[in-house]
Amino acid sequence: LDLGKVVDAALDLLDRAGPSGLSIRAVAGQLDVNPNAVYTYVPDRAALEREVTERVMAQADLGLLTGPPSAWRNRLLGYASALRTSLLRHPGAVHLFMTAPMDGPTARRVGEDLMGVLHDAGLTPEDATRATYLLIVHVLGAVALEVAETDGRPPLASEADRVAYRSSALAEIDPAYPRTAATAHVMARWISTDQFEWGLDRIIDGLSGSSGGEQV
Amino acid sequence: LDLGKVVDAALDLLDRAGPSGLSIRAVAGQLDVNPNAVYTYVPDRAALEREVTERVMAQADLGLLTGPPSAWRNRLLGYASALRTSLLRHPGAVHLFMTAPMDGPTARRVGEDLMGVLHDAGLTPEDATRATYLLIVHVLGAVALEVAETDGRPPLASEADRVAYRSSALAEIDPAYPRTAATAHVMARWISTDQFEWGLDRIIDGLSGSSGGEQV
DNA sequence: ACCTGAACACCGTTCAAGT
DNA sequence: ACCTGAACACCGTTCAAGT
Repeated sequence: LDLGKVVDAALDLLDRAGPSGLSIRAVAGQLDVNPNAVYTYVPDRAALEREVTERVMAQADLGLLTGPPSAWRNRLLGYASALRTSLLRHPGAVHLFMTAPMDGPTARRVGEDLMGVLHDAGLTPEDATRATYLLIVHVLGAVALEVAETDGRPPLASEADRVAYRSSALAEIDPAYPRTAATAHVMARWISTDQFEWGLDRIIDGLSGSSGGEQV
Repeated sequence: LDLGKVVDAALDLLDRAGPSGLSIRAVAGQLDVNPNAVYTYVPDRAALEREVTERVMAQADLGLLTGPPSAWRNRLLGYASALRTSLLRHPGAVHLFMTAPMDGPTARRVGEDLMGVLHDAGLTPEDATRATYLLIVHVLGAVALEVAETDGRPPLASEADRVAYRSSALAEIDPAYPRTAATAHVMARWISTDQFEWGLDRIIDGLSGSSGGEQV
């Protein structure tokens, strides 16, 4: 019994029962041990949650961030999409990212490597640092809002099914919201991969336009 | 005793004790009533949380979104900043926005009016709809991550104090992260108003550049 | 319709005691 | 160092009963 197995159990519970599946007592039960035995490996529940976020974040391939400077845009898009995919594989764990500050080694490495890509894009160190956080906010924010509309248990319903569900919910809209009614089919896709990538593209456009980075 | 008073009590508890202060039983206690009496006004805890998000979102002045078409950029910045400020006044309630899908009347009105501003900016209806969500993701994501580093009880420590705290936490960094070490003073400001507005500016740049909107 | 009273199946965390 | 056993002060939710 060690910290690794405690985190294994925690993530397993989240994957089987969704966000509410994680509790100190459930982890203890899974490990056939008394509830307070968990406190040998983790000071409190918040620390366990931080360990889970580290584990999930580490599942996105950091190698996608390295490559030729000219391909900086694809490196950014590739990693951001990979991180989103990793998060969507553990939807029950996603809300933990918005609750626990990310200060672990994986978060540090992601930040460091993102800054490297943005340096290759021609940004100043200060702009690269700010842009790094802007991108993190977009990925985590978009995935959190996407998952909030599910039960948080993997595998999630297909994107097409979730879009269709949103469509039906948006079907009859008060005429007091004419623009909403007219573009309900676009709003239905707010949780889609193409909305995610469209947003990422707009952000990257904004970054390269403002700092003399090359336009690709 | 009505739904309004139940939501009052819920928000009051969040403001006095932070995110963990909200429970059905605590609300009942505050109203001097048995726990199950709350279920007369709300089907379950999740519904109560949605009511709280509606209440908080309604505190940002929607009038900031209306104005002359030429001032579309300032209308966007003004409202986004006002919404952030409203959220920061109730930090204990912020995580509820990442957990409960926003489908209430206030969220609808915000979406509708945001689309109007983006129409004035020259975006197509489809782009305006997508841009609306991109902006919402940024505001909610940035505020959620900002609040995650506090105890969630208002009033929050001053921004300067919170930046200083982050600075000290980032003071000595492993040389394996050279870019992080070199720009720690910028990372310390990730939770600041100027980072928030910088990100918003980059997003708006990306929006106006991609769709023939006028550059301001 | 709206409340009380009581119960069920849970929580996180702490303390004292064992090995 | 790492576990057990027992307890404390909580949870959300449901059911039956009162008015």
